[in-house]
Amino acid sequence: MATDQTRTAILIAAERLYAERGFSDVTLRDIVAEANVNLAAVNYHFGSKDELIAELFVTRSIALNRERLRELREAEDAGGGRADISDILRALVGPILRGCLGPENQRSAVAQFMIRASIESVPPIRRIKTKEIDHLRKFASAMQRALPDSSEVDLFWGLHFALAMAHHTIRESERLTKLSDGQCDLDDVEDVIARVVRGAVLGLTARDQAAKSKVKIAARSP
Amino acid sequence: MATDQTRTAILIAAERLYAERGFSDVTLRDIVAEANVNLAAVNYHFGSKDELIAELFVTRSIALNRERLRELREAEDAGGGRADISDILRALVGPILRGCLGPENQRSAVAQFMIRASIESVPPIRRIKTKEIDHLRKFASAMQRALPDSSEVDLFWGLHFALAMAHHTIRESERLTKLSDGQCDLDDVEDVIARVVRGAVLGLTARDQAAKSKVKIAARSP
DNA sequence: AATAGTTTCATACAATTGTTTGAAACGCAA
DNA sequence: TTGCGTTTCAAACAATTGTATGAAACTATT
Repeated sequence: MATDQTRTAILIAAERLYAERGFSDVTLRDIVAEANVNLAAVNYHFGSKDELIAELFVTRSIALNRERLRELREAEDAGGGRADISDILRALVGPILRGCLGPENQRSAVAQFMIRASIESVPPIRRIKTKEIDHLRKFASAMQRALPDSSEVDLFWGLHFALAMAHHTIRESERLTKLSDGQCDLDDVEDVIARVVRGAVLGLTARDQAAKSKVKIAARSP
Repeated sequence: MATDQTRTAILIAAERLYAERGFSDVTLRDIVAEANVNLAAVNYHFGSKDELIAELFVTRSIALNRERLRELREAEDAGGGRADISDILRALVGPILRGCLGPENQRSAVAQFMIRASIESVPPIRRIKTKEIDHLRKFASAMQRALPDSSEVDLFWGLHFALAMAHHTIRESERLTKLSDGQCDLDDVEDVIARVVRGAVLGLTARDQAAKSKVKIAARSP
């Protein structure tokens, strides 16, 4: 048994490096240097570089999804089986945003790694990614229970846009800061979450007010 | 002059391949094979691989931004100098969505290349990317004119979220299709644009109705 | 036709990549 | 200690990468 020191050292180093530099420019030699282990250790313990990445991704996926589902259940329990739509979406985007934003020192490599994984679609991950859809479906049906009058299509779009805002905020946080001259405070994670959730919920619930507001739906065809 | 046949052949091939496979797994040899030119041609005509990518990115950036600004101006002219917020956002996200979605055969390599460039942040592009902020600022100030009562911060967030929804829709179109069992029709580009714009506009204008709706802003601190 | 400049080409180069190898070091039961 | 399975290590390997070279093929001016 022996606690597999080098194995976990490799995992930690790989996650850290992948999280901050992306998959494409982190080599095995970078990883083993960071982990202070021998080059051959990766192949010995994981078989190949791809299997290392795959194991990382699977492990972290499970952890993230578990946290999201935990928050979803919590919200549903609090509402007696039917969660508020805001709370559902908060359970969806909260964990990843909390992991990737906020003061630099308390960001988790896990969350940042997952973002990288969702951006740079490297083969070993692409192969696994199908399962994520099953996970999202659970949120879709929770949303359906929260907003029984909404059409399924609209719910899917709402779910999709919530993830869009969350991920894009993480990926482009630097640009938003620059664009706004620092006015948009990305360290206030709960405010960011609230904005994302609010944006998504509005899109889902403001149907009735659409006519009242000045929103002009594009004329489809001339 | 001689029309620089091989030069443009390389540009076209590179753009096509980068657009569909990403930067990280397209080699110079892939490009020259696709372009039917000699391997050394890239270095002869562009100096290096990075310079090829940079030239592509600069050219395409300019083209995309020009189209966006053209539509913005058009909207502003139609409104006598003050464009509707929906039209501003449509000018922002329309061109890239039209280029990347819709029936496969009519997608433009240009738009898809730009999305790749915004995803895989490869060094030569990262160096240039600062200029994009100036471009976005023009949209920010147009939005300010359209919604003079909104706070600057909210406008920046709205702009940011509009881009978020557009880009994420392009990147994850396949997943959304699967998740919704094909119910979300990503070939109906104008519908997608309308949804993105509507979502962003709601976030920007629904402030007053916020109390009325069931949106619950997260309690910041206990 | 002869020449000078440009472009193409096959080939080679040096560097980097993931992976393999076989011996050494280690842990631990007999 | 002996022996055996596991783990580590330095070194090498084969493949792939971007780039450089120098001769050949072209183009166009004289």
